[in-house]
Amino acid sequence: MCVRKHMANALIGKLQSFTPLNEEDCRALEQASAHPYHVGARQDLIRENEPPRGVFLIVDGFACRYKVVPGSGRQIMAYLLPGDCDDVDVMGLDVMDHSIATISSCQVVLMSFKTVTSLMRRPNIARALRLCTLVDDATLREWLANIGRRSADQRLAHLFMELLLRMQAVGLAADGAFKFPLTQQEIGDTMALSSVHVNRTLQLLRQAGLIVVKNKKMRVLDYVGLMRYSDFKPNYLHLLFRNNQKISDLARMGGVEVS
Amino acid sequence: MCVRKHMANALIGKLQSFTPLNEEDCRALEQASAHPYHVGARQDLIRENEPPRGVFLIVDGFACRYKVVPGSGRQIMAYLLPGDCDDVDVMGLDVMDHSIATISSCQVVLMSFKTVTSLMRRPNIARALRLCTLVDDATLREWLANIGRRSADQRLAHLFMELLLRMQAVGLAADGAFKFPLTQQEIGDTMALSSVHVNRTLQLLRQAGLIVVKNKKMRVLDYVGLMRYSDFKPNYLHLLFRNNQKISDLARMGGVEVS
DNA sequence: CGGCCGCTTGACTAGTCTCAATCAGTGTGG
DNA sequence: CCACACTGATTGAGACTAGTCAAGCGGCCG
Repeated sequence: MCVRKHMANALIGKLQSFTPLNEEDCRALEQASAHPYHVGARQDLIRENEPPRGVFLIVDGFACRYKVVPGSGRQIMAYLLPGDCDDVDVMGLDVMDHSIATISSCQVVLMSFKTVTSLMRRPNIARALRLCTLVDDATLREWLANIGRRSADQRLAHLFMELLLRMQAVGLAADGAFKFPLTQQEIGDTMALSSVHVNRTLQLLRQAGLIVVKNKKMRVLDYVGLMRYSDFKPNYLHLLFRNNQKISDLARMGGVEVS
Repeated sequence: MCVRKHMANALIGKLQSFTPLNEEDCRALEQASAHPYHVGARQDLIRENEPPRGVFLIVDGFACRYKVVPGSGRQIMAYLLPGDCDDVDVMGLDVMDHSIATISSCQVVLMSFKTVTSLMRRPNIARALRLCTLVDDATLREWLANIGRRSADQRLAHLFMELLLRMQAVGLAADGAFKFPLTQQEIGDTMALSSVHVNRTLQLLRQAGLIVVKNKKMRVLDYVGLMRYSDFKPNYLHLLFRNNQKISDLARMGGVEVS
C-alpha cells in the first residue's frame, strides 16, 4: 500500500479509497495525470457523435455529461468532480453517445488509450477503476429514480446531499461547505426542472434551514435533515468500500441499514 | 469466427453482433448458459442490499432492474431482454444497489463468479461483454434524457422504438411485432407516469396509427413515423458495431447522421 | 359463476412550465 | 469614476401537463 497521502491528486485519493495501491501504482497514476491543461468554463471537451480521443480525467473543477434533446434543451446526466473520469471502456466505442463539457473552469487530463491500457494492466488500478464505473452507473440509476419519482424539493435535496458526500470523499468539503459553481439553469438541466422552479425550490430549502448558497459555494446546514427530507440512502455510492472513516460514519447516520 | 448460427442462444447471438467469436468461445458460452431455470412472472431475482450471488443472464422473457422510492412506488431503470445480462463487474460489489425482477415468466441463468471469471479470460468474450455494458450505460443515459426532457407521448414512443430495435437485434421481432408483456402500470413505473396517463397516451399513439397493442404483443405500424414522433436517434444502441445488416439499415433510416 | 386483475373513462387537483418584467452583481469601455 | 451591457437571480400571473380519486368495464381463471 502506498504510504504517502496523495490528496493533491484526487484520482489517487479516490482509487485508494476503493482498493489499496502500492508505490508503483501511485507512480503510474501520477505519471498518467502529470500534465493537466486548463479549460475555461462552459466548454465542450468532446461532443456526441465524435470519436473518443482518449479518457478524460477531471483534476480540478466541475464538468458534466449531457445530451441535447431538440426542442427541450439539454439534459445533464452526470457531474464529473475532481478525481472523476470517463468510463475506461469508451476506448472501445466508435463514437460518443453523449457530450462532456466543463461547468466551471477546469484542470483536465486527456489520457491516451495507450496510457489507459497500461494502467489497466495493474490489477489494483484496474479493480479500482472498474469499481468507479460501477459507482457511476449506480449514481446514474439513482438520478433516474430521483427525477422519475421525487418532487422538485426532494430532488434538489437529494442532489445536494450526494454532492456533499462526493465532495467530502475527495477532501473538497469542509464543515458541510463546498464549491458550487452551478447556475440555477444548470441545476434545472440536471434535475429536469425549469430555472424558475429551481429558484423557488431553493428558497424553500433555504427557509427550511437546510442549505445556504452564496458566492458559488454551498453550505449544508443540517445534513441529517437534508437526508430525511430527500429520503437519501447513501448505499448507491458504495462508500463502505472506502477507507474514509468520516464518510462511513456519515453514511450510517442516514438511519439506513448498510449491512 | 464461429460459423454456426447460435440464435437459439440469444447471448451468443448478441455478443457475436459486437465481435467475432471462435468455436471455443461459443462452446464456453453455451456451457455457461446450459442450464437455465424457470422463474414465474413478477418475482424478484435479487433484491437491493443483498450481496450478489452471481451474474444473471436472461435466456427468455422480460425482466427489469428497479428501485423502490418510499412514498412514490417503484422506478424501473432498465429492461433485461433475452440475451441481456447483469453487469459482469457486480462481482466486485458487496451489496446490490438495486433489485432485479422478472416481468413475464423467464428462463434465467445465474452464472457463478467462477464461470464469469473464466469467460472473461477469453479476449473476444471479454471485449463483447464490455461493449454490452457500455451500451447498457448509454441506454440508461438515454432513458434519463427521455424521462427528463420529453412529454408523455414522446416518451412512450421513444421507449417502444427502442424495444423494437432491441428485440429485432436478438431476432425476436418479425414484421414490426414483438412480445410485450408489460402492464400499463409497469410502463408507468418505467417512464415515470401514472398508469392512467399511460392509458390515455397509448390511445393517442394508437389513434396516430403508430402502434397497436393486443394480447401482450406490440406491433409497430409505422416505425419511421414513430422515430420522427419521438425524435429517436438510434446511435446510443451502437448498432453499427453489429453485423446485422437490417438493423444498420433501420438505424440509418432514422434520418440520423451515423458517421 | 364469481372474483380478480388490468384497462378505461370522467372529474377534479396540483405541481410545474412559460412568459414577462424587474433586480442585482460583475465586468468593460469611455 | 461612471454609464452601460450582460448574465443570472427573483417575482408574479396564467396555462397546461400529468396526478389522484373513484367508478365501471372486460376478460381470464379457478
